[in-house]
Amino acid sequence: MKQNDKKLSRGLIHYKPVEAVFFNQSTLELAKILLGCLLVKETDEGTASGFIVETEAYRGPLDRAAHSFNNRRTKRTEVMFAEAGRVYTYVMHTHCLVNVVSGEIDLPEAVLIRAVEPYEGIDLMLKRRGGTAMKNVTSGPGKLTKALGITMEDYGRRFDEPPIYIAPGFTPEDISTGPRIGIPNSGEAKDYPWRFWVSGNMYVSK
DNA sequence: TCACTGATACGA
DNA sequence: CGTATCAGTGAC
Repeated sequence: MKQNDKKLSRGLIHYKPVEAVFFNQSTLELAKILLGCLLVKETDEGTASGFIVETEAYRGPLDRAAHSFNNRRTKRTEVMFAEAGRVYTYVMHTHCLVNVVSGEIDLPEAVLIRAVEPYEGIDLMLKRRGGTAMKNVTSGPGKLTKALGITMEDYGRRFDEPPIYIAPGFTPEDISTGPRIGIPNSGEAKDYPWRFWVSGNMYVSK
């Protein structure tokens, strides 16, 4: 197997899913602690994974930018009302985006995974992304789902068991925070510093 | 910079 | 039915 990428060196050899209790913390804490964790997806084509380097917190009832604002409950947002650790996928235009459900049952909050640093299955990810430049393979919420093979079939699954799960990864040296992206019509909510990323990481979305 | 894509939800 | 949304791409 060719190791054609220098960013493979995180010193991580074995990994397994986190325990379910990992998800039992506030949405803002979870959004930060997820940075550096490994997001793994297993499919018939093989396993692909990447370190999470950018997240955004969405806090249902009090967040105008969230799909679940004011407890809006539809077929799409239903899983956000479930227990933390569920997979919330939805389709935006032609792209599928993936979130980690957080918060207590009936508190519809979630963490959007915006970017990952490719780790395992890089050839597979490049193939799925049509041979785009390495630095663009997973540097955006729609890009990483395509690269990892995450689809609406993952909706409602749990992030603590295959075929899709979170595993411990590396500890970021420094974390940056700032306003979220792509939510211009959300009143005050657009200014909340609920976007988190690994400082200086080249795979953070532009 | 801009337009096209075209799932889903919501309001008219 | 028209419009907006937690984008990405490719043509200018």
